[in-house]
Amino acid sequence: MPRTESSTPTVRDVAQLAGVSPGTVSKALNGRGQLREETRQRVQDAADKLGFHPNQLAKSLIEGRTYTVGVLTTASFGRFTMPLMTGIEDSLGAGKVSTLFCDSRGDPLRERHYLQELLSRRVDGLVVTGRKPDPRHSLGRLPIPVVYALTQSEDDGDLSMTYDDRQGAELATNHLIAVGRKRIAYVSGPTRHLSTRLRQQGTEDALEAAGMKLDPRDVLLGEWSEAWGRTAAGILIRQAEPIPVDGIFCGSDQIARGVADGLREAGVDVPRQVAIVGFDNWDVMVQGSRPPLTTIDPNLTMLGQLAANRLLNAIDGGELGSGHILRPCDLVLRQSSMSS
Amino acid sequence: MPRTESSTPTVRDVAQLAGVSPGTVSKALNGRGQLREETRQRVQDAADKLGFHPNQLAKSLIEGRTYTVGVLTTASFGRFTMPLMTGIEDSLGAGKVSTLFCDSRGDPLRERHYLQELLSRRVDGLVVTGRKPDPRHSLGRLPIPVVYALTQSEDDGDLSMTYDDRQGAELATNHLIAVGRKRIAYVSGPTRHLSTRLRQQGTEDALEAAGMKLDPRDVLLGEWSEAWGRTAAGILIRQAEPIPVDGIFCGSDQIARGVADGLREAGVDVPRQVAIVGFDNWDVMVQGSRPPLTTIDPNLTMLGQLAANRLLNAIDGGELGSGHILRPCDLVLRQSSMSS
DNA sequence: ATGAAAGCGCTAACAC
DNA sequence: GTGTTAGCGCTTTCAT
Repeated sequence: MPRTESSTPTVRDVAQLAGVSPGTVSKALNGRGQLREETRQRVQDAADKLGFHPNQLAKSLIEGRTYTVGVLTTASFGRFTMPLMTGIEDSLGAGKVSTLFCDSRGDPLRERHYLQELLSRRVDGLVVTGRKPDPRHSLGRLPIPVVYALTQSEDDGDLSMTYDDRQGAELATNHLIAVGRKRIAYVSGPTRHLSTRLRQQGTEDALEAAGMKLDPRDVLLGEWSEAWGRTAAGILIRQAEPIPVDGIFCGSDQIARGVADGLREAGVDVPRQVAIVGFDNWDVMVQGSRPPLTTIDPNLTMLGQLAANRLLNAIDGGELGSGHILRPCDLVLRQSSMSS
Repeated sequence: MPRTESSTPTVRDVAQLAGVSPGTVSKALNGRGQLREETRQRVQDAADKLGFHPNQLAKSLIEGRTYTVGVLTTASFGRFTMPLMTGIEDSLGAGKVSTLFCDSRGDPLRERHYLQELLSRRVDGLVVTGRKPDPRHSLGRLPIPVVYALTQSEDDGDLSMTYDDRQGAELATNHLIAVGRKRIAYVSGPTRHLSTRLRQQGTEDALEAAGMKLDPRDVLLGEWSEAWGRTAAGILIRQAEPIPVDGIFCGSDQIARGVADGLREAGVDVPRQVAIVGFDNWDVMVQGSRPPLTTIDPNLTMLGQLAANRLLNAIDGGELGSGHILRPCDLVLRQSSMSS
């Protein structure tokens, strides 16, 4: 087993090989200063020959910037944080900055530890993320800019970015109204989740704007599961007075899929008799459902991109801003709400 | 908007406040050298007061170690890489090392770029991961240890770790045999995927060992989707000669779920008439299925832990090793294969 | 027990 | 044009 390379080459090694001084190597490789083209080339060749990569640590030490941002997540790599991460990486990667990941698994102690770690590593900024439906405690005043994404800091001095649950629900409900549904139900997760309540609010607002209202019997709150969706479908079918439910907005695609299954198996045609709209645009659920689900896309990847962009801007000296930014959701049309 | 902290304090600031020299601060804070307890305390107090965090960059520059490893992934945060990441983070975090994430999105150019980047940042080691079912090109000889996880380098001098598709398939098939199934089918993804072929091999091996064999008509290769599972179920039902298929090993939980749905809707009882085993142990599929799926767990989190541990060991001067390590899968029992 | 000085790898300011 | 020097923040001999 051959030993690892004879230790990493430095500017001095390159300088020696090219027969110049370290300072000249720096200038040559970074295209600064006035150098003879021939010299620049000679240095470049020497660097290539040695496989020289400038030590970013040394550079950072001088520049006072590491071109690194930390991502502190509470929800271990979940299915919601995933697309967010992708978005964050998109923007950061384009800005030539790398991403240091830390997963606190929701443990505050671990979080503190990671925060120290990231500060010691002198990250240029921080993205705090997680799937806490309710506001989380602030990290407090830090020497670097911080943006909370897909989670909300309880401190209004911080910048938080989430998607707009209420607007998403309005979008869904308005769509159901637009396709002529007269009695619309809302099936969702546990009341204790803020999302559940916000989406109900949006549903009610949209209905009210259309001169309709949400019958309390048509609000079914349970779990974020397919099984609950199937159960709820059964309940709704039995409530046909004065008119049958013909439109259902579900708080998640999982629930929506369960509802679709429940209805189909009870002989109810979707979307003809009942139109369904889900939430999340989670590919597996949306495509696996029969019929495929019309749903609300929270645009998580874009949220990640925006958060990262805000951060990059602040790192470059721009104003970070503060408060809670709500990004709009999109409606994605598929067969569960429209006759094909 | 209050300005950011009056620039980060350094050892010199602490030294000045404590009325000692920088060298003493270093010793005090790191518990090295012979210091008077009173001095040590004074320094500590000063550090606390200033909110001093030693600059890890400077430390790394000296030590020649960054306590950072790079994770180079081709498959952008996918559902397979996710648990792997979790495992990697588990081990690395415990070893006090941070994780620098880079997602090449399968673009070789981007991969090269990230590799340079990581080397410049002087990561102590590298995990290369992705969901390439077939061997990938090697990164070549690097000054740091590299382990390929959930992907295989085509160079045998590299260390690759994946789970054992064949063994997993054997586990599944043996289970079906054990619960008394006499005609076992294999429904899976595209032939071009190595996994598809390996799992078929495992199925055949297990059957052969039991004195049975795989009827060519019972090998149904299509896509990794629920829809394909339903289609396949329909096909298998029609092949009742000489005896009906009574056990199905599916190449993925998605397929298995589709098969379960297809069978149920055709009036076939699972598991009484037909037992089903899936692959992946993907919670959403496994739990969403009716009945819940018996499946093969590739233990991805553990794979990540092991890969990271090997890497840490090599970083600490241990032998990295080489070749292709196959980690065993586990069988997870649920209702789709056993009468409750 | 503590301070002074050198140096990790690099760049920038100033000589020549 | 190119070399020399100083210094980023820290640790570590080596004096004292």
